[in-house]
Amino acid sequence: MVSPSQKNNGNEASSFGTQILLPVIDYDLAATLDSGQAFRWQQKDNHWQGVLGKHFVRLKQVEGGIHAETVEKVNNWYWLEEFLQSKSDLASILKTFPVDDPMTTAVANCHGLRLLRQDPWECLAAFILSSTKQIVQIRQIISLLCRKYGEPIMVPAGEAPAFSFPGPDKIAAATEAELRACKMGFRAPGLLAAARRIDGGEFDLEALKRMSYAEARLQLMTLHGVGGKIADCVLLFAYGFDTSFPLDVWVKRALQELYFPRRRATEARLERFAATHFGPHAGYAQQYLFHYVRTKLHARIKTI
DNA sequence: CGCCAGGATTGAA
DNA sequence: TTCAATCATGGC
Repeated sequence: MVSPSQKNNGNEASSFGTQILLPVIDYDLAATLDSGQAFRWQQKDNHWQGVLGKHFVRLKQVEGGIHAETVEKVNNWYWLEEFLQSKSDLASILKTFPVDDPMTTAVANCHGLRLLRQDPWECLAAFILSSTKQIVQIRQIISLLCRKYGEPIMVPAGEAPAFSFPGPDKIAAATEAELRACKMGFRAPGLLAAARRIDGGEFDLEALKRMSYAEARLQLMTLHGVGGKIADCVLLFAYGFDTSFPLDVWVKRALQELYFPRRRATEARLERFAATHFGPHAGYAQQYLFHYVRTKLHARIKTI
């Protein structure tokens, strides 16, 4: 047993404390953790590491499943299974996709891509910060934010210090200028206002779980800095509203190129198509299309 | 409607 | 080597 006070610079343990093998079938861990859903995972050698709640977590894809290690002792791994959605039945989800060439190609391109189930506040904050930023910058902002406002957590020997994601109370107590120092620019007032509404009990993230997709989306969009796209990301990645179909520039290009190659589709047309064509797990379909354009069509499609 | 507000990275000039 | 474009929200 390693206590946090054992070393004066904080939080370095001599080794991992507990481990588990989560059995999974058809799960591409790398593609999933690096697919623009979550911004705090990094690849190191042959594994991935990140922070979930107060845990430093190391994950490795192995035969038959995902091997997980934490520094601090874990008895119940539900939180990790929930985050990874390791018990979701991907095959039955894939069966609901429309049978057309673009979907077939996108699925074939990345067998085992999954949707994660993230903490609502962390996901909301991350996507408020994502607005008009690219993934590298989002990661940088979040890293600065966690270092400044998060709690230090135990890491294995030799690892850089790691921090929990700061709760709404921590952000609510900050000033806009302090937040701007984390390089988030004009997103600072939006994040601050969201944190204060949530911390003050005026905005209830839990209540969204009991709403319909449409209601929850409208509710999220009352937050400054949350438009339709960001609301859809949060509803899909944190709440599991599988019909949510975030329409970002890449997915719009994918739909235009793959489904309307001969004629220019209007914004409204693309939105209507996205909402009607992809079935009950449209969000999964979106993730496969997104991954496909990012990895395969990138160079060709961007001139459209 | 068009522009602007951070800014790391990419790719064109 | 410069330098414009990327990203998507809200205010003007």
